[in-house]
Amino acid sequence: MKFTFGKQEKLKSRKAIEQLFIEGTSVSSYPMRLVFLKQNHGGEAPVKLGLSVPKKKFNKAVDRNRIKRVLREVYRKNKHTFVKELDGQYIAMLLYLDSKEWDQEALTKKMQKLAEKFLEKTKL
RNA sequence: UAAGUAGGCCGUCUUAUCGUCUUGAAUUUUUCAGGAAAGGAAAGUCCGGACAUCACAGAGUAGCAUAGCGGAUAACAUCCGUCCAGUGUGAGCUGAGGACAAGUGCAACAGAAAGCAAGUACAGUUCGGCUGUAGUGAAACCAGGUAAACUCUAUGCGAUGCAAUGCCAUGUACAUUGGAGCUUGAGGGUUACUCGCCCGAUUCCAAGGGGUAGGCAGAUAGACUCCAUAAGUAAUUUUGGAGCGAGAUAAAUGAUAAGAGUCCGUUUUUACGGAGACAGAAUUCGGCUUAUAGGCCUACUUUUUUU
RNA sequence: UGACCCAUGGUGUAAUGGUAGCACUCCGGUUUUUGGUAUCGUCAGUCAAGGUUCGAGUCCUUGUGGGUCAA
Repeated sequence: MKFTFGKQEKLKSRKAIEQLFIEGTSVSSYPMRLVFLKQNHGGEAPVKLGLSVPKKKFNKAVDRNRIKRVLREVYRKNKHTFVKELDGQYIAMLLYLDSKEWDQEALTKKMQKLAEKFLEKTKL
C-alpha cells in the first residue's frame, strides 16, 4: 500500500464539485465532515478527494493552509482504511468544522471513525 | 553608565524517513536517477510604470491629481538637496508650503460693527472730525480672515484591465416567436458628453429555451542583487566583474523524529521544563502605508552618576 | 485576482463646517386591586487614529469591520 496523495487523487473539476454538493450524501465525525458521491470519474484512483476549510472560522490564510496541510497528512496516512473494501469509484469533499486547531493523534482517531461510517453507508 | 534620536541588518539551523512539484531515461502497473520549493512585509490595493486590447488614440468640454525652489528617475503623491514655518533642552521630527492686489460665498458665541457701510468711550491736537489707545473675538479702520470653500494659475492624466488578450478542443438549435434594417446605413467599436474616425448585411435588438465553463500561450531573467571604478554634496548614473533563478490553478512549498544554537523560569557545578513574532506567492516591477517576539551594528544628542 | 460601496444610542433613521435630533426599546414615576393601554421623565451614540480649521458627524489621509460586482 502506497501512502501517496498526488494529482490523480485530488478533486479539481468545478463542475464535479457543484454536482457533489447538490447530490452527495454526508457523514461526519467531529471536527470533520465528508460529503461523497458515487461517480465513475475515469481516473485511476478509487477516491478523488478535495479539502476545504471555511474562511468564516479561520480568518488568516496562514491558519487555513496549516489546517489543510494537517488534514492532507492525516488522510494520506489513513487512506487505506477508506479504500480497501471499496466498490466502484467515488468523489468526495472533506470539510473542517471546528474553529480551532486539533493535534494529529486526535485527528487520526477521528479519521478512522469517519472511514468506518463511510464504508457502512456505501454498502447500503 | 542612563535616557533618547537617526540609519542599517538578522529574524533559527543541520540530518534522516514519508509526502508534493518538476526534468531525463526505461517502460506504460510503474520504476530508477537528478533537481526545486514563500516574504520583509508575499498583506492593504493607496500611488506610479511595464505589458495587452480598443484606431500604434485624434480634437474640445467636463472630471481627477499634484503645488516653495532645484535635482534624480521608465514614472510617481516616491527619493535627494535646500529655503521657510511649526515643534523639541538637544540629536532631530513634522508640513497639500501657489493665488483672497479677478469674481462669488462663509464666519456659531461674543462684539457698535464680520463687509461696504455705520460707529462707542477716553486721550492728544495745528480744532481739520485728524491721530492714538481701549473693549469683543480665531480674525477689526486693514489692499482685513478663510482656497483639505467654490474658484483662478501652472503642470500632468485617452479608456479598460492578465477573470486583459490570442489560439486549440468539446458541445447544442444555420431551431422558435416579435420587431428593425440591407449602402438614402439597423446597429456596433466596454470611454462622462459632443465631434471626428473605423467596422458594418449568412446583420442587429428583445423574449423564452438550449449548450460549454476544459487545455495551451500570456507566465516567470530582470528599469534584479553584491563588489569595484569614475561623475555628483546626495538621490542616482557610467563602465567592469561576480551571483541569483518558486510557478501552483478547489490552488504544491508539508509531517514526524533526532541533534545543535538563542531566550525565559526553577536550580545556582549541572540538570529539568517552557518559549520562538507578524504572517503564506498567483502577470510583473518601483514606491507608500499597516503588522511584527527577540537580537545585532553604526553615528549622534542630553543630563547626571561613576572612573 | 481585480474593481467598487457603506459605517450616527440596543434597533431604524435625520442633521449648510457652528449646542448631535426623532421614533421604537430599556429603566424609573403617575394612573389601575394587578397587568396591558395611556401619560411624564431619565440613561445611552458619530467605527478607530492622525491632519486642515478659531471650531469637524460633515473636508483630507491611513487603518478596522461589513457588503456588492466580474470569465
